[in-house]
Amino acid sequence: MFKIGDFSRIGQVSVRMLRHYDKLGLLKPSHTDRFTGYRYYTIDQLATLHRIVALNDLGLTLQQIAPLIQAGDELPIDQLRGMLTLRQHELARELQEKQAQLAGVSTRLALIDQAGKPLPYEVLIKPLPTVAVASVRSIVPHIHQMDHYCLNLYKHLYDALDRHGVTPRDAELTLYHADQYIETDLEVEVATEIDRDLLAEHPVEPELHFRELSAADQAATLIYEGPYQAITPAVMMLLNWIGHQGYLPAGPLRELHHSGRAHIHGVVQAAAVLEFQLPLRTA
Amino acid sequence: MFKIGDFSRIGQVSVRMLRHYDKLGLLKPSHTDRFTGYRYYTIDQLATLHRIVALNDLGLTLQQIAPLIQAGDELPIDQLRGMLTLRQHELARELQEKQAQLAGVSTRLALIDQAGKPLPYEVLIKPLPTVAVASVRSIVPHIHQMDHYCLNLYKHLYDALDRHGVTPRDAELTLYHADQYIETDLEVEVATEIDRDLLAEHPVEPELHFRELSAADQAATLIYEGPYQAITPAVMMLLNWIGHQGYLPAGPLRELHHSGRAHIHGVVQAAAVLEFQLPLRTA
DNA sequence: TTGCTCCTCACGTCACGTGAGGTGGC
DNA sequence: TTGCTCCTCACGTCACGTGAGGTGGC
Repeated sequence: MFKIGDFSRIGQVSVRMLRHYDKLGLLKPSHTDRFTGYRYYTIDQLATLHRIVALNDLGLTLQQIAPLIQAGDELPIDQLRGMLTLRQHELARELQEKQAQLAGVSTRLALIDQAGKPLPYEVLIKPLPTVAVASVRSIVPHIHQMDHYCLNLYKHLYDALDRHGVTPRDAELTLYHADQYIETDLEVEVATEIDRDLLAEHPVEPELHFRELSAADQAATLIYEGPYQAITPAVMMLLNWIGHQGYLPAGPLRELHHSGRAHIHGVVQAAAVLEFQLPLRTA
Repeated sequence: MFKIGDFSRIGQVSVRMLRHYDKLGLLKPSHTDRFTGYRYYTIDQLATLHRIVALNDLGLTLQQIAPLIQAGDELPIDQLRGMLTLRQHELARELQEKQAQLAGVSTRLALIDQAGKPLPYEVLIKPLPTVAVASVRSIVPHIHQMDHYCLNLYKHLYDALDRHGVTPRDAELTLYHADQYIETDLEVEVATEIDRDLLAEHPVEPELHFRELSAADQAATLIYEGPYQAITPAVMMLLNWIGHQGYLPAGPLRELHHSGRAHIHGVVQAAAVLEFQLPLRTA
């Protein structure tokens, strides 16, 4: 018979944990003194303790281990196999997550070293929901004309919606239909969120489309604050970042206008809060 | 100005967490109504929120993020780099740990499938402390003679210690000086723990040694319950296991006698609780 | 008035460590 | 009597989720 301190030393498990295992019913001392409450363990309980610690080291929780231990001498093989298989999948996922984090940290450090100064933007991976939008498109001959074209396109869009008696929601977004950074003949689509119900309808005007932007499991996103004229570095950084991480774009770049409508009364607002979103797939 | 619910939707962060960030001083709403307590956020706070979530996604804790955020517009680059480097090391360690767990789970599953029944033993990796021992050695011609030899060796050992006036501690252990499982010409060493102070002394009898067993960062250990005659499968399983995991032995196999002295009055005890310990190095 | 949103406070999670305050055996 | 070990109870960790119980604006 060992007192808790001795058993703790033999099994290399803290006294605190032995008491905890007792309370959870995982490992009751073979005898507890009724008057002093002292716990007494026998040496064959060492095998059980060892089993608990071994399973715990694999990352099983104590609640998972309990039924395996309490089943008696013979471990219930199917249950054990089930738990282990489950844990195997969990571990695979956890490993992936850690690896993604490590890639994120390394990319961050690399970009800081490259820039020699703190990065103004953070890239965040998140899922994108589907969005119902009304939109119009056009080809912009050169990137310098982008503002002008967008201004007209948004006017077009709002006028057309007005004629259809549709009230757009606040969320306004521009989509860049190009696989990479190009400066000429850019296809842009300007859009505004609308009620889902409208997706069933067909607008009369041929240039106006009601459509659904598809969801994405993963999109690289970045919040930009500043004038519309200076967005290029932010977009470059986003592309740079996904390259570093080994991702590839899986859809058009979206530019969300969080600070409200960008183009009012024929003038582009001076400063804005934008969110760039780029759906991703793994390379 | 956005109420907490709107800001929560825009930033894809739960209302609960926005309140938490407020309390921690990570992200105070730009205005809080004095009477209702309502929190109001402005759209430029989205960039800060985004930053918090991005850093958190890398696995930084909120306490680590706080100083980076509160430093104002410019992130303190050295501090950030420090945190990221720290996190990089942490992640490397965590990855290793998860990989070890995964290897452990996979080995377990493989061995179960191989045996077709629950495994009677658990292998546990743990560190080994140094131990001061008194010991005697011998070559055993064939494994079948092991018991007989050990019996004599222990008798030898205890008699010699007695002559030296040394009281051994309870812990008794046998060391097998062989790199792999062999059946003939085994070198065995039987030992018993002694007081550290005795290491400075030199026993008069040439066969008796006072020495220190070195510590090990990692040893594969296994608890065996049963008769001494049936230990072979347990030892085989231990060797099998370390092979599966890609470890190599880094010292003699130790057999600890937890259930007290194995050899009393010239008779080997019928049943015992043993712990096998095999120091490891990575292949 | 009815939903809806907002508020604060507080418990639960999980495997521990670390006290405080008190008792029994040498 | 003095250390030593043991006991119970309970707080703290960390980033959340999920209530309970109550209030303000349309």
